[in-house]
Amino acid sequence: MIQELKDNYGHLFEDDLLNEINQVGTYKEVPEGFKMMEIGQYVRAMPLLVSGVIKILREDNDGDELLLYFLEKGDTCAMTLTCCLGQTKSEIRAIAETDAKLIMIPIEKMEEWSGKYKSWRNFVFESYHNRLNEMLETIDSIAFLKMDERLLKYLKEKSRVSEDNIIHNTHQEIAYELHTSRVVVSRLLKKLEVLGKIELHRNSIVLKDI
Amino acid sequence: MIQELKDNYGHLFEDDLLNEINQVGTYKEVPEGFKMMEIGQYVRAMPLLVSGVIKILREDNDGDELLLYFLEKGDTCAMTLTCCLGQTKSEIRAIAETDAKLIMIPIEKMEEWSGKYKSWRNFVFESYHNRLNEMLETIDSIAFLKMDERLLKYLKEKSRVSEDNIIHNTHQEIAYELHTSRVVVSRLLKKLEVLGKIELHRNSIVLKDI
DNA sequence: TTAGATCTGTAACTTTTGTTACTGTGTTTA
DNA sequence: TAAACACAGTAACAAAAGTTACAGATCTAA
Repeated sequence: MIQELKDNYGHLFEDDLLNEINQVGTYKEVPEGFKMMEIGQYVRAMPLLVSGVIKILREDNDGDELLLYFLEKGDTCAMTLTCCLGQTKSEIRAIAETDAKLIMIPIEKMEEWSGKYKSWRNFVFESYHNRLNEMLETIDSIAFLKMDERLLKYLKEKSRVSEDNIIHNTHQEIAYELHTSRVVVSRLLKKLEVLGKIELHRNSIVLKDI
Repeated sequence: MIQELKDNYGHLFEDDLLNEINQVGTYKEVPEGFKMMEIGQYVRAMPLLVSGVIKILREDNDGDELLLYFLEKGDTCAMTLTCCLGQTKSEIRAIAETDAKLIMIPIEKMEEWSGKYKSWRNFVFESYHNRLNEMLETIDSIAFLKMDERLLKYLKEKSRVSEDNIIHNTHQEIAYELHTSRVVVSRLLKKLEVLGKIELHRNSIVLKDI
């Protein structure tokens, strides 16, 4: 484990902390689609993402979803942080967008390290800051953009995190994550294809010219 | 200052920390409508809200606004926290919704106290947690509710924080904060009046039956 | 290989939201 | 007090998004 820890967090944490993480952390691999956290669930460990992408989703009363943002290499789940500390339930769902590798930290260590290591504190603060900014970005999209712009932004973001200019999703899956209907997604995607921005295939969308 | 500090933060912080706050903090009163922070501005102090309400707004490219949430007694601005630490610009605008009293903490102390006082760390973490949850609440409203439901929720929330069942705003002002148009607000308010939920007057709205 | 299931495209329609324009009424100020 | 302004109500229309329905294409499994 130590190598992947060093590669991804070596520049952030001092050696003492890295050693502690190495001792108490447990390495974990999860496959694409794996549900890592569910709404209403209590959290017992904090994940440090080593590779892969995790998508964070919100749910409404009817069970419909909305994509909030993606976590990437070097990120942690800010929601988890205070869920651990405050013993409250998760407000969000986390699902592996790609295969992912993580280091799980027992929550007891969080409080201890926060007092002991300045670099840990800064990491946690930084992490909160990033998540707040991602939430702001999400709010901007929902509140200020029309659905066609949101869709294009979604496709670009998805392409970026997966490092693939082909989106492997059905229109229905995209509709779920944008909280709209399949017909609307199909309609707008067709428009984007006519504009030459994408190419539509069964189960996949090729991004071009963006 | 010490009395208002004790009243609002005495149960949170140990005496040593309260004394330090008392020494380095500066007391400040701001009138309703005062712009406390602007987008793009750098932040040099962290506010502890002692009384009153602060509204936090986001702006789009056209300069149109959207209300994110209210800060109340005992709250602090989570955005400020990492803006201080990371020396980044503010992403939001903060305006006094009512007359407000604050204690301003120089940012140098934040890092120092984070290492020194467990209660300070917990306060900061708690604060982040609350703000994240408020952002989630905001996202829920925008993404999942129709405008009439959002409007009603807005009126209730505004009434709650101002401790007044009369909303002293024009339709235009409400439209700005919900990021819609005056005509839409007037239309929906009229519907709510017909339903007996509110009473419309010039420059004010009386909430009843809610 | 056939029957079913899944995925996409599209038409027709409804609902919601946004826009423009105009009115009357109350408020402020020159 | 008259003129200018701010506020609210409403009609008529336009645009965006959501809904229902159906058809053809492709995939999957019995």
